[in-house]
Amino acid sequence: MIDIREIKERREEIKKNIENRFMNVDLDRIIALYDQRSAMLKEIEALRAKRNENAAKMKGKLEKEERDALIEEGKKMKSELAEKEAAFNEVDLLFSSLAKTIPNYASKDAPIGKEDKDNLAIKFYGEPKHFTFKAKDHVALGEDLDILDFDSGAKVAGQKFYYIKNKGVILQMALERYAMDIVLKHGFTPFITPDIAKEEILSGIGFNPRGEESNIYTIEGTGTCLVGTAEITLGGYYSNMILDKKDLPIKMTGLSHCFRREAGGAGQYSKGLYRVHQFSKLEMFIYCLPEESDAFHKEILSIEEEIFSGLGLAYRVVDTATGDLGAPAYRKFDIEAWMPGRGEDGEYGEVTSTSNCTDYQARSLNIRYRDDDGKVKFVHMLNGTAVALSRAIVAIMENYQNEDGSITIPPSLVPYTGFDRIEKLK
RNA sequence: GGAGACGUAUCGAAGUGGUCGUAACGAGCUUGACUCGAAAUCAAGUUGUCCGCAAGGGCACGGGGGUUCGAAUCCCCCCGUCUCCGCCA
Repeated sequence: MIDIREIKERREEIKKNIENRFMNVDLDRIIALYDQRSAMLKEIEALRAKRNENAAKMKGKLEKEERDALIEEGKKMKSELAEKEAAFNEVDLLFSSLAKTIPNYASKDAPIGKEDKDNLAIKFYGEPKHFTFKAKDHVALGEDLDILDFDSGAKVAGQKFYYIKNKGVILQMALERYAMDIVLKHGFTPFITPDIAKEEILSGIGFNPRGEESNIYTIEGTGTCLVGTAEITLGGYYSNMILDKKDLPIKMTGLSHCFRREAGGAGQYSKGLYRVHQFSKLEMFIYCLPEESDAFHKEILSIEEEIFSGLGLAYRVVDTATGDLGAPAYRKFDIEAWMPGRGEDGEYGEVTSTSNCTDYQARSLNIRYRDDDGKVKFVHMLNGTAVALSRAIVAIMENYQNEDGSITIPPSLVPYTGFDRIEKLK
């Protein structure tokens, strides 16, 4: 969440930001609740001070009458306090639930716009691949080569689940290790994280585990959820801690399964592996000083580019429009790789995403560091995809397909796969 | 999953209803003294947070409730750690 103490001084700025993000948050109501809450809290604290004073008078030996009078006085304050606290709790609960919905300040450099069409392409790399023959999409290729099996996935687990088979399995493992090696070279500490996290961690990161539109699977009766990304488990790692300034930046990379409900996500653009309920992903995560976060955001993006250019894929980099930013994000860059099987004659499809969430998540998760002046301050937190295996496989299969339906393995992956081609069995 | 023990500051740990949350004691860390320097010794300082210009006050002893004029301390629920048993890759 944002710093709630700034809610009045930065009122106009916050309003403008909500507007730019095309969100529906009633700031005036939140501010009214804030004032109400403050006034009530002040009253309660004054009353508590009186109660403590009263109790302190009873520490020593006292005449019975004197003591009885004090106890009587205490009883009165107790019931008054209970009443006021109950009223306060009600207001406080409403206030904090609404306050959490205020989005992070967006970067001044983020393009203003309503939806993904307004995202700004800031870089193009490589030549989009076109074939002399009619290109297939990864679904057709995968079924012909017997490396992807969507029908069995649907039968056993349901729609949008899949099996990876044969050399497809080795391809995924190779990609995973290829990306890991690049990320490690940049000084990240590797993790394999839980695939489950508590709801409080989810919401601290900015995911809403409840409700119709939630993309999260909750595990009934446990207070936990299946994670949609290792951003959640890496970001929760230091929750409620004060970090040593000398330990920053902390650079982590985590491999996890990712589960997403994707309710309503259907159609041509969500076909096959592109949008699924379960996939694996290697995620990068950085905790750093506030003044460093812009630079680290660019570093994450450049590592992502290193991974995808290394695979010989054409891509573009997109600067996400304010209306398409998640609430915690201050700025977000996506890499969209060229996918020849997408649309009529190939299109770009998102393969990575990196967000600078500044101190927004750190406030909710209470992650701080001690600065040189002795004060504790909130860290900045950034996340970025190293490789989402399923989508990278889509891009590789479609770009490296041959006319006979076989797939050439990108040269940089061959040391990891141990083969340079996937062709029909038999 | 069952039974028991435990959860207090950076760590160990005392406290079992008011004098104990700038929390005994021990260690660590920081600063200073002593020293040629270090060790040892001595001294001082070492939780976070909220309201407030300040003075001052509120809150927090794993988390949440409750009892009480007053809770680290008594009761209930939850979480975590350890030990034993069960189960198991």
